[in-house]
Amino acid sequence: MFGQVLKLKHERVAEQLAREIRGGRLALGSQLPGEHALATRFDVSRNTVRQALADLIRQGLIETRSGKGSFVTFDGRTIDDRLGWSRALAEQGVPTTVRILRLELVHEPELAERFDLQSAECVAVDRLRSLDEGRAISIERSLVPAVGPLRNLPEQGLTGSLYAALRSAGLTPVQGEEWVDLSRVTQSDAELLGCAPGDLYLRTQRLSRDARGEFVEYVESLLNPDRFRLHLRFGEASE
Amino acid sequence: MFGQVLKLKHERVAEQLAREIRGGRLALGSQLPGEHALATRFDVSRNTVRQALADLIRQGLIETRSGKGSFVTFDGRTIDDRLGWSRALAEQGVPTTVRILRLELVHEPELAERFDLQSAECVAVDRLRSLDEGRAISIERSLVPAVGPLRNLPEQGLTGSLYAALRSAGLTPVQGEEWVDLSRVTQSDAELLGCAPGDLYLRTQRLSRDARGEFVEYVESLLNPDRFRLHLRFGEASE
DNA sequence: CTTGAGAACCTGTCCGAACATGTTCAGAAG
DNA sequence: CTTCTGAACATGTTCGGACAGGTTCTCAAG
Repeated sequence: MFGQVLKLKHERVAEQLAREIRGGRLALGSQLPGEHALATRFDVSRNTVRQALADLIRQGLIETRSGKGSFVTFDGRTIDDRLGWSRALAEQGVPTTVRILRLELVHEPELAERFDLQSAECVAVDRLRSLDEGRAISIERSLVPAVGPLRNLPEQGLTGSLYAALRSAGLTPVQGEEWVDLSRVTQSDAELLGCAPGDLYLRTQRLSRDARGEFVEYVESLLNPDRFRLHLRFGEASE
Repeated sequence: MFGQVLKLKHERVAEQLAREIRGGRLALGSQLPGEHALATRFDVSRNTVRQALADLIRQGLIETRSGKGSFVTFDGRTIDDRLGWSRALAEQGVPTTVRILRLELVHEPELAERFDLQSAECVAVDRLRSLDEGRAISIERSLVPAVGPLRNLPEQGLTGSLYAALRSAGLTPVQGEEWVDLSRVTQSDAELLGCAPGDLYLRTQRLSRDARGEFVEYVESLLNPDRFRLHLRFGEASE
């Protein structure tokens, strides 16, 4: 199920600090305790604390300045929907709950044509994401190939995350394309999202393939622009 | 000035190994010496070697498998072409003209603080892009470091593209971050864009750095969502 | 010949320590 | 009052060591 145990110490430390940041106990701009203090508090070495802080930096939650300290850069409002495929989607932002709107086998000849897929048989997974307080903030409609264990998703239901299901089916997204534009919310989507029809939402469309170029996922998301911000890291330092 | 010495040991190690990989002395698929061997060869600790290897992994040059070793994954092509890059695509084939709104030396201590820049002295270049029929569709505000020939931009004017000017100043963007969200157009921007104040526009903010991590450009764009769509290609096939 | 125990490699994680360098500020020197 | 200096404390880098766990091969037992 959920709540997989983090065995790695630096992951546990990072996880705990991330909770405090996202939960608002560590506000935007506030300074974290020093590395020595954190090492004492979590009963780990400073190196382990530094590794945890490096994780938080990668997630964009904090930044650290030499000689000064580490400071929260997370504004508590927006959720980074990372275009960078390498980011684990587990490190999503604010606590949210997801409701499955649809989970069924479908035929998508149009998609198969457009992206040159081997088969038009897909599993459709539509999800409505809400803040824990209840407000809906996004709709995510995924199409994944109906192969292997994924074929049984409609009967068995989706227990963990969709990405976990894809992984256990041997599908790991490592390349693809993504488009971002603005879209007006339809009448039916507006009812789900609790907004007015015609409201402007961020729309992202992403096609993912694995290392061999096989189709992994096509997902179209409608994101509340007050809650989501897209974040992309590109290139590499030569260092 | 140029050719800055890499003082950090793990950078020197990574640099040397990267040279051997890119130079072909370490071929695609071949195994690197073990971490202990590298530590002995470079006369550093294994931790330092591991830090260097982590850099190479991030650059996509190698991958390491637990219990087996590190293997070259670089296929010999130039690395500069494999940037994941998001680009605002103007409607293909629609000619646009650009008007320079501002071109001057400015002081940006806030930007320098936020992104840890060496100097707060920048050249500001604001541009208004319009369809040839006249309608304005975007505002792009750039800040580039006031170094070398760029310093003279305000007096000499911008003849070619800003990208060309950066290149001739030795600044080539190869890494960075980009954010995308929605923004309401201010009163003054609305006049420039010929839209109503408060209209929703796509806003992108991009910070670019060169291979050494030096600041190259910070650009904030306001894009008419009817005219622009963002497109990103990410990842790479394994072959 | 097949199998399995184990040696001998490898990388992964974590520790405590040392020293370098950046930042701040109180207090001495001018 | 202004300026400089140094203590105090922050992060940055590197070290050597320890142990866990994955991988491969050898070689003895069956």
